Amino acid sequence: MSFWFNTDLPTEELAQQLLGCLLIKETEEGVTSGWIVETEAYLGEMDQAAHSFGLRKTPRLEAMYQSAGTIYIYQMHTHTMLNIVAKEAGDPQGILIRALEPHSGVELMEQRRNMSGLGVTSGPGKLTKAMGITREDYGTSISEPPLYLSSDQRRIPKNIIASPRIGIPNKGKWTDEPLRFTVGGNPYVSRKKGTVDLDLGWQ
DNA sequence: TCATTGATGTTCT
DNA sequence: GAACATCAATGAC
Repeated sequence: MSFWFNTDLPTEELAQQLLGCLLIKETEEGVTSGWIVETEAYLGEMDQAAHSFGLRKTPRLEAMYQSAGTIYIYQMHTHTMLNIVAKEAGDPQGILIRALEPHSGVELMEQRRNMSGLGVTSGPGKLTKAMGITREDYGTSISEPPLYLSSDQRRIPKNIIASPRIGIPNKGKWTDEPLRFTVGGNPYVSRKKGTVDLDLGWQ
């Protein structure tokens, strides 16, 4: 099976390659999918902002120590976050999926979010609710249903914008490190600033 | 067992 | 732009 990730690449490069991949979630209610337009890299052992900083290992972090492509789910403030493990087993680096451009199942996503428009998937907690992603998906593989990536329908970003990560103050240089990657000009990016391109930033 | 703390989102000003 | 809702994981005891 051909797949997107290559554990020889640095996590921050994998995070950029994820932009434009189609994420698909199958549920009993229906299938939803969307293109990834925003990611953040978490560099594990050396990254003070990562849960796995210093190779800390707790039951919650179990999936981070699995092999690349394992799904790590984290919940806070009643919100669920979706991460994908980026390196081989024992090297707890991961990529946070922060925003999607909806593709199919849009009505179902709007129904789950009880709203329509750009706000449906423009944030890490929002997209998981829109797609019905829960801790049930914890530890499963990103290459197998019900939650998986498609490389068939992938889009290529025209520009990739790097910027500091969101919501991690007081972490020294890691607060300012440009490990957040977005599709330039795409309106579904969270905390968007700047203009929106007519082609939404895709090639 | 209990207190603290967020990789956030919504709402109000 | 700032407050707060709201809860599970974590770590101290």
